[in-house]
Amino acid sequence: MSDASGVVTEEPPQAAGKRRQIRPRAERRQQLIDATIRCIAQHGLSKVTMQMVTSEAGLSVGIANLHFQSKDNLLKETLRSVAEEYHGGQIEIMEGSDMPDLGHRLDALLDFQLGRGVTQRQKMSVWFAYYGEAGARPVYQKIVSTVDRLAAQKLEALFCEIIQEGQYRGVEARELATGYSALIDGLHLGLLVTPRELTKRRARAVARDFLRRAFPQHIC
Amino acid sequence: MSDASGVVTEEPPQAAGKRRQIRPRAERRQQLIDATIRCIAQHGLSKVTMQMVTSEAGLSVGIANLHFQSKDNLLKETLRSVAEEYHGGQIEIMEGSDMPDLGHRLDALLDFQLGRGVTQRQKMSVWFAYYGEAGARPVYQKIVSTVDRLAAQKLEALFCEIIQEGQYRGVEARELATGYSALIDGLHLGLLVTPRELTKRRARAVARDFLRRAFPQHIC
DNA sequence: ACCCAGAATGAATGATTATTCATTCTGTCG
DNA sequence: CGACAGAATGAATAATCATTCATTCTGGGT
Repeated sequence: MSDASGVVTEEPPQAAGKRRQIRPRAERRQQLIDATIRCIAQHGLSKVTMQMVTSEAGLSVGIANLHFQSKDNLLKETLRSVAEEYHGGQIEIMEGSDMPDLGHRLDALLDFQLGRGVTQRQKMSVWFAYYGEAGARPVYQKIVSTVDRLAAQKLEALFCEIIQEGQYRGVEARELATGYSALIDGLHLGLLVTPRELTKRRARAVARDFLRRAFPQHIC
Repeated sequence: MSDASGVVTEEPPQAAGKRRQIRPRAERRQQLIDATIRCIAQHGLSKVTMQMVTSEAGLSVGIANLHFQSKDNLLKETLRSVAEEYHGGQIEIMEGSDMPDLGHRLDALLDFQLGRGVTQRQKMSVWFAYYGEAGARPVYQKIVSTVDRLAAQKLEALFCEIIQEGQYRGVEARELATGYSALIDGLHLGLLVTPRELTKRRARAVARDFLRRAFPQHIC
């Protein structure tokens, strides 16, 4: 069968152009990490296989071990990537020398933390997949707590500034920062697990409420 | 070694005494669920095997399939058990007709949510292991959201009562309940992943702070 | 035009695992 | 006491997966 048409181009039906391409190491690594993120979001961390990841990336099975040595390492690097992206984004906003108004900076932070679209949801999935394993895997704990600590410090510093500026009494920056971080994490969880009950809009309102109660002059 | 004393009673300390015992179905199921919880907490959901669970329970491999049909089902039932225990406990306190003082009821709730010892930590581990997979597994979402919804309603009702009693202005029970639940979840995460940075004592202080800001007359 | 370092491939391998089921054992009831 | 229902066992099975590595192919350098 087939070959009915005399001429055969070189594009076999399926995954189309199969021409082998050679790309720099860094690019392949990122490509594999991205595929891993999509796989975890779609199938769950415990169901991810190397086959799955490499075919999602449109590459051959062997390549993951070529660039990451082992599955464990690929997963570890994927977590590191997600963690650094998330916390890096936050930190940039919090430092934000381009945004002198502290209230606006808070707003921007909140938007970053609870905004975005589908991509964000994927990242969230990954984030919590690792949290789930973190209790049993010190490596994950270490990666997360390293970036976490830095973000927490920046947040505390930002809250300190705000407290000074607003002359707020009876609030402690450190405690408030812990609470706010926990609140955001909890809202992410809610968005992930019970999207029916908690919309992104409502999550934002809840977080804003928290900030308003603490810093009434800075949040409208 | 051993057998130094001539007589052998029938309860060798460890898993030694291999006498086969027949027990009712319900008991075996609970025994396996308990073992599963311990395994997940210790090794992580993605590393749990049937061998591991059954040997942790001190039983033979085949028995898990005998009572739960499949590994998937065992995991599902384990989640259901943890979810029901956690939410059941909360609900009992919130309804607590034995505790007329609403402030005290809040305190009791907080103690339940952030109290307890090692056992609690194990349950937390399990809880979040499932959250991590929930994004990819509708079955888990369903189990969690079912119990979650009920607890959320009770919490909202409790907050409503408190708002009435305290004549609080500018607070909405529903939004506050969402925020409080998220906060507690987030604190649990912090306790699990960054135990160095967040102690149970501080977590309690943070949660209490949240409540105090909302209901100043009810929380000292 | 040709070469070759090393990137990419994927069939083969060996290890791990869920599940089955023939067999063994237990406690109960007649 | 004997026999039996069905609970429990664990060796065997079949399936899945991570990892290896001999081979193929690419693209830049000469």
